[in-house]
This record gives sequence, C-alpha cells and structure tokens, in this order.
Amino acid sequence: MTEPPRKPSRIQIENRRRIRDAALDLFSKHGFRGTTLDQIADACGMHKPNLIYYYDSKEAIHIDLLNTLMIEWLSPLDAMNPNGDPLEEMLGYIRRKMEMSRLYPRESRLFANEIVQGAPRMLPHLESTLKPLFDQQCAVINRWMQEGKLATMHPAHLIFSIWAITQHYADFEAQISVLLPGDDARARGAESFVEAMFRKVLTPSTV
Amino acid sequence: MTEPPRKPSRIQIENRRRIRDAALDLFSKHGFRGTTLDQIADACGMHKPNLIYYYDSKEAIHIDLLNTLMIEWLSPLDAMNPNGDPLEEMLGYIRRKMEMSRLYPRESRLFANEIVQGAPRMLPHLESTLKPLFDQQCAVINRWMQEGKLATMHPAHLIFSIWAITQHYADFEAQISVLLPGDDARARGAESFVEAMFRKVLTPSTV
DNA sequence: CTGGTTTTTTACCATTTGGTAAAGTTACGA
DNA sequence: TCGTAACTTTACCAAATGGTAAAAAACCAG
Repeated sequence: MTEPPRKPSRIQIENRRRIRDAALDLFSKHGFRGTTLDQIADACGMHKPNLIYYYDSKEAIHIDLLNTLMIEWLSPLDAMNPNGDPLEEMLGYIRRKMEMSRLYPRESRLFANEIVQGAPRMLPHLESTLKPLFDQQCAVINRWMQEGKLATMHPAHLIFSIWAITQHYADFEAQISVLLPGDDARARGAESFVEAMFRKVLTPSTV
Repeated sequence: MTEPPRKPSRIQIENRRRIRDAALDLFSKHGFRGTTLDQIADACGMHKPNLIYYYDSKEAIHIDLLNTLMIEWLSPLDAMNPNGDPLEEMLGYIRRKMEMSRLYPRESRLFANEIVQGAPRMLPHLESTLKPLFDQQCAVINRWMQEGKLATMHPAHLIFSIWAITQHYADFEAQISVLLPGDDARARGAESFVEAMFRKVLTPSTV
C-alpha cells in the first residue's frame, strides 16, 4: 500500500508557511494566472524547484491557500450567537467584517479574484462549506425577524449586502483611495457609516 | 510629419467590434493575464496576426475596452438630475445600477478584475474621468442632505455602498448562484430588497 | 562521528504565448 | 477593369513559464 504521509518536519511547516505567505501576496495582487512560480520563489527567497518540492504544482499552492484561509475568513459568520441580542449580534458581525477587510485585504482580494472569475477552484468548497453555514445563519436571522427583533427583509440578500459593502473596501481599494484619499480617516469614516447604515436598516419599526 | 490616422473603413469598424466583443467575454471571465490572444482570435473567428493588425497588442485591446465601456458604465451616475426629487433620483440611480448589473455582468466583471488587481491600466482614467464626476455628484447629494431631502450621511460612502451592493450581484454571481439558486426569482428578490433597503436608509427621519 | 534521509541547488526541457515577416488575397475608387 | 491599398493567412521566432532530473548540501538519529 502507499505509504501514509509522515508527520511534517519543522522545516516543512515553516517553508510551507513562507510559500503560502508569498503566494497570498502575489495571487491577491495579480490573480492566479498573473502570478508566476518564479515570482513566488523570489518573494520567499527560495528556488523554483524548491516550491515544487513542497507543493505539487502552482495550482496546489493556490488550492491550499483557499482551503486554509476560508475557515478563518468565515469565522465571524460562525461566531454569531443565536441566543444573543439580535441587533447587537448583527452589528457585531458587521463590525468584525469591516475589521477583517481592513486588516486582511489580501485574503479578501484572493477570494474576490477567485470568485469574479467563476470560482473555478472553489465551487465545491462553496457548496460543501459555505452553503450549510449560510443557510443556517439565514434561518437564525429569519427567526429573529419573525420575533420582531429585526426589521423584516430577505435574510440572504441582507447577508449579500453585508458582504458586498464590507469587502468592497478591501477589494476595490485602488478605486476608493483615488476617490477618497486619506487612508486613516477614510477607514474610520467607513466604519461609522456602515454601522449607522445597517443599524437603520435592521432596527425594526416600532409599530 | 506623421500621417494623421485616416477615417476607419467599415471593415475596420466591424472587425474591431468583433474583437472587442470576444475580448470582453474572455477578459471578464479569465482576467487580462488569464486570456490569450489565441483564445480571442478563436472566439471571433480570426487569426492571431489579424488581431495585431487591428490592435497593436493584447494590452491595446484591453485598454480600448476599458476606455470604450467606462463612459456608458458611468452614464447612470451622470444621468442623475440635480433638480429632480432627491429620493426618487437616488432610487432611480440604484435601479439603473441593478439593471446594468443584470444586463451587463461582463462589463461589471471586466472592471472588477481590473480594479481588484490594483487598476494597473485604469488608474489615470479613474483620476481624470471618474473622480470629477464622483465629486460633483457627492456635492449634489450633500446639498440634498443639507436641504433635509435625504437622511444625512457621508455621501462618498453612500455611493460606495450603492456600487458595492449593485455590482456584487454581477461580480460574485458564481458564489451567489450557489447560495441562492434560481436566477429569475433571485434577480427580482434582489431588486426589491435593494430598493427597500436604500429607501429606508435614505428617507430622512421626520423630526 | 556516521550513514541515511531530507532539503536545496543547478541545469535543463517542452509548451505556451505575445508578437513578426512576408506572401497571398480581397475590396474598391478611378 | 485594373492597380493599389486594405486585409488575411501561413510560417515562424524569442522569451516566459510550469515543471523535471539529478547532483550537492544540510540535517539528524543512533
């Protein structure tokens, strides 16, 4: 039988990490096809065949990145508490998404590149990992709305709008920084705008 | 002196159009680097050197596409009437953007691809064409808010949120169609959700 | 230390890709 | 209809790119 994969050595763990970090940087900036193995090798101070020693192919690096990052990218959605205060849970989620967009724009753009181009390497993952979580949280939000704790609206589109707006700040930064210069003030302005907007949208009308 | 460019023949006009159409399709699906001249040639039934006869380079095709499409892509923003009813003008703009996202997803994704990757071929255009229009419309919206016709908020971030949500439906369609299948019902749901959401956000609180 | 295993490096290769040269063909105004 | 300019096709090329083979070097358990 085929040998089972042995426990990876410290060198393997560290070098795989270096490769992923360099690849994240480049894939998020230039996309999969726009990034070459030579660039990745250069960026992490290794030689091209060394990358192939740690990863079977360029595509394997990309897939590993997507898999590794998807879980933590979705963690805020998972962290919503069905028993918490609905409005505060939603606003907390939105705040965490804004923070991730600001702190981890590379991850945001990695996924944006992948999905804009039809998610060729991620569709199965969307089905198997994202969809169940999404449906579950839609159900929670729906319950909250039924209970009158949130304004009533289509929960799926609500989540889409949260994703759209929060990730827009990372994904379209090139455009945004032209239109509204001043990184720091802009980030603060964005956060208070988005919070105020969704507070207004989500607050149920007191009948 | 250099000969001035002659008036293009009918064949030139038609073949350039064919090239642009094929290129739009491919660039929007696979990005600039992910698209090859052979693919474009194939898609429009021409031979590779023939493309180069009409366009100096692959990049020239891409740039021409971006330039050609930017004006009509921005036309809804330009079409807002400063003397119209503020709430209806804004909702009309949002409706037109949703419609464009549904009818012209290729254009949306072409720009998304370009901007996510830092707008390498579009930054000058953003500065020279988009920025003035953007600033102007921000001023109009600001005036409307001052006059109490719209809820008060940061106009730039408001526009960003409109772009983010409306274009999200085109740009991230691969993800959305997994999470919320059924193209037709989804499109209708999206339009009524977005309209209701922005109506709520923009309606000034009657003090 | 040492011998085998893991890791790195050098040299190389086949394919893809953007683009060119030039011959061949078609369109079209005089 | 005829000659020239516009257009198309074939054959080709150099560089870039993903990946391989195998030798050299570093590591590490006994």
